[in-house]
Amino acid sequence: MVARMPDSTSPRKGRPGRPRSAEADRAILDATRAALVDVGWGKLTMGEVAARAGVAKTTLYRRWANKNELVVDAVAVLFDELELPDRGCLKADIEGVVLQFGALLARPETKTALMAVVAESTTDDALRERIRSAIVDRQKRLVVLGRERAQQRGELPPDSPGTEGALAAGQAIGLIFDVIAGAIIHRTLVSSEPVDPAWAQNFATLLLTGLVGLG
Amino acid sequence: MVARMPDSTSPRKGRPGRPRSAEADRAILDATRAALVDVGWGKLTMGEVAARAGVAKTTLYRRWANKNELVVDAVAVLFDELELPDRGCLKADIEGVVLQFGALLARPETKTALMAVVAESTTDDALRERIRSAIVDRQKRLVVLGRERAQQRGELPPDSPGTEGALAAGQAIGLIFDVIAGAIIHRTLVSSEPVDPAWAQNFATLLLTGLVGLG
DNA sequence: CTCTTACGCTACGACCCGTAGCGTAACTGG
DNA sequence: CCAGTTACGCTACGGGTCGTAGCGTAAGAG
Repeated sequence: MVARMPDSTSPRKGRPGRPRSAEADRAILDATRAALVDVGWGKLTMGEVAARAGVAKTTLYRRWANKNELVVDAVAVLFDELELPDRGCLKADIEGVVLQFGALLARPETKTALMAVVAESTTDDALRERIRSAIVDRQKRLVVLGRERAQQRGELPPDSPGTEGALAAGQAIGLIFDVIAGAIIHRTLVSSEPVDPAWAQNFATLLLTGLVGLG
Repeated sequence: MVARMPDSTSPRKGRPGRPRSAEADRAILDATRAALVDVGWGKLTMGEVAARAGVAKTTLYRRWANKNELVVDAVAVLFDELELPDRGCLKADIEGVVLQFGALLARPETKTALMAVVAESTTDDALRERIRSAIVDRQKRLVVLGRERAQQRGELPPDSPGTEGALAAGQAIGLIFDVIAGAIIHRTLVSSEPVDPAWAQNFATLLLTGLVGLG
């Protein structure tokens, strides 16, 4: 395998020759998302993306080695829309981010692409790293921020490195992230039911008070 | 589209003609799982499955319309291994089933196939129904059983249809199932970290006592 | 024994993949 | 202004997979 462009985001400034077309980049990623909505992952072809983007097929292969990496980049930017506005208390913060994430996953291009590349990543280490750095790790910031806010409000105990039975902060963040993201993904994609305000409220209650609090 | 065999499980008894070979059925499903381990979902081809199973490619298409449905059936049986032995208390029951589900998802044929068919199901209603009936709904029994046991032990309040703010039993079961299955799937496939006893214990603690209990 | 269905095999057109080669376009440094 | 370098669009290609059709044969039902 010849060394290929690792990613399309590096500007490669100061280099001689004709520069990459930023418009082509954008057109390709837009076309990828649009095609995902129409035909889904399985029938998505590089040729069709190129045609939609008004670009030669070879131009795609100069930037991405295969369909997987292209789709990861096409979808990753959508996740940066997520925010965590301060709604006053931990429960409201949780409900807010759950609804945002739910709305993002409700979009057809997101749901069909995310699970597909995750599936491919189980037999492709490079792809798994790309997903982790481009999507997952970037969104853990929401958990970190929400946790810090709750600790400042006194809703959660502060980090206690020496306490018996306490969890290291990093482990706790990873656990919480898996629970929140996993539950939303599972409800949306597997159970195929909506993440609406009522569900978000029930989920936040469960997360805060545990199973007993569900009533 | 000509009417095709809806599934391969119906024995179609009392029908004239040569019956379907049960050995072929088994050989195909085994070959599918084996091939998934070796080449993953993306490079899995009907031709290779047929060759591994010692069967003509046309025989596959007489039973399954496409790769998706074949893989759903090949993987579905694995989920029936899950059990819920009575370990005395709710926390231990949760940890037990979490570890079982984690071990199941750690198997390469499971992880690579489950997410792939879920991804395809976002643009294929029939496939989504097949997944729901063959996999998801069958496993909700574990949540129902564990909940009933905990209620009999007095660890959880009984179903209270009229109580203010209480959740209907069906909604609670769906919520709990999404949280448990989603968290395990997310940790295994997205975070790609193991579901080991320590994690299972932390997760069970979170589920029982809520975020505050994490310390 | 006949009817019906399943099986293995071969062949096929259609489609997509990923790459090579070409002429042209765009930008850099002397 | 002029090489040098890189990107682009286009065409063409071998290789692989898809899903189907057609055939002769195998195996139960009545």
